[in-house]
Amino acid sequence: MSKCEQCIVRQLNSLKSLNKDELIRISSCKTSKTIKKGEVIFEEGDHINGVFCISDGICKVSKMSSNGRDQIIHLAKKGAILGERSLISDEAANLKATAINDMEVCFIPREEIIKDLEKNPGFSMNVLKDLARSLKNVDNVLVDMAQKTVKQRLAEMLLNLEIKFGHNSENVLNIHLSREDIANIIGTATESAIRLLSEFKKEKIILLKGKNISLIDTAKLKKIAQGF
Amino acid sequence: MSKCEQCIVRQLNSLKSLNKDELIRISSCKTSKTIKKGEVIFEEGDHINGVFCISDGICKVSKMSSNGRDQIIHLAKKGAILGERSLISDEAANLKATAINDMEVCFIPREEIIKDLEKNPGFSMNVLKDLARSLKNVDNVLVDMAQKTVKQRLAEMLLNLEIKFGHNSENVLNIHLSREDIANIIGTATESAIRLLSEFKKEKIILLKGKNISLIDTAKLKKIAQGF
DNA sequence: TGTAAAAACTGACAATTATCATATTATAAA
DNA sequence: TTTATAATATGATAATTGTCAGTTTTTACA
Repeated sequence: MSKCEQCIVRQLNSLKSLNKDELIRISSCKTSKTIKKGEVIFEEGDHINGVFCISDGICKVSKMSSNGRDQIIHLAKKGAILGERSLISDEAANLKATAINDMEVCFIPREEIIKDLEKNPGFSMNVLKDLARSLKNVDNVLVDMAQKTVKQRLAEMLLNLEIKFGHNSENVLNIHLSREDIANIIGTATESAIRLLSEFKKEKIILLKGKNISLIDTAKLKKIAQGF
Repeated sequence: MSKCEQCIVRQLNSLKSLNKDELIRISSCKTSKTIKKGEVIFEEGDHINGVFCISDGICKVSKMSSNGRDQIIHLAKKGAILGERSLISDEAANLKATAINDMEVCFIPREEIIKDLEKNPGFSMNVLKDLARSLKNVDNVLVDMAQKTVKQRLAEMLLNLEIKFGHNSENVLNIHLSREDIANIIGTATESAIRLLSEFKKEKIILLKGKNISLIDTAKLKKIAQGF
């Protein structure tokens, strides 16, 4: 099993502020696992008792609404840490995490993280910053969800996917989402999402080939996202 | 000016974990001010350089959407701290805070809070818990906003107002919101909010007298909120 | 107290979005 | 490959919500 001290992934998150001794201690008690596409990492209500550090792959973090539909709150990629909030509140998970493609994650038990939070102010400051960043982000998503039309939100989401995941040499976004996932990100019915994607395609704003999406006219997308 | 050491409000928030010396230091550099109903405490983009501790009154915390409508993210009452997120991220405010009735707030400069965050692990743990609580809350609001109808959201909001602000001896909610504010909380047009409130009134679920709202049939409201 | 301005309300209609039904295409398993 | 299954797509329609226009009521203040 690879060692935390040598893992470059931790440079991407709050673990980067841990010193060598702390990393060695964490390394000795962490567990790595492979998660297949579609598998659930944790569910709402689970007592996860630790955090997951994503070393590879992408997962969706979602919550079931009382009317039975799943809302995707965000997408987590390599370097992201899952379960931080539950760990701090010492509560069961409020969200569900599901792999969108094959993943590699490390699990670090709760006590180890708590130790470092208490002893290493730099680390707890970084965790604070992580939460602050998440909070700002959800606030912004909330405003869009409340005030923008489905079409605006779809345009916005496509632009965000481009920023977060980029595209390959053929301009295809480096993330493959089902139409249902797309609908669950922007908070609409699957049919509506499909219809709007087709509309964007017809207007040559994007290119669609199965789950491959290419943004052609990002300027137009930006305009749509802002309501023009 | 009253002293932090003797202030009972701090028992309601993360400042409760500060010791006497820390409180005396903060007390000596804090400033208190009265804010009139309708006045803005800070705006999006302001460099607030500190946090506000609400000792009395209620304010709305909102963000302007790119289509020009204000979305209220949450309501803050006595004991709440404003500006924590911006302080931690060391960024300009992402949100705007506006008094919805006359308020008393104390302002504590950034450096003082930072000092305590670095030195007092109990305090930084409490701030972490504050942010974690906020994060969980917005996540839940986001799901409702994305998946529920306006009617469901209105019912939900009324129940939340009851929980957070309670009611007086005549069963009138202890918070007075304009119809526009109500609309901006649930993310709809003012007219739609008014129409649904009238509908609830006609069905004897609530009582309306100007800005006075009384919940009559909370069981029914709960059913509506869950989509029945 | 009177009056102007703002807030609350109502109606009519248009636009958006959801739902249901069904067809087509892609994917995975035998 | 063949076939079953799931995912995607499209049409028709209903329900929800927004917009605009105008009225009534309330509030603030001279």
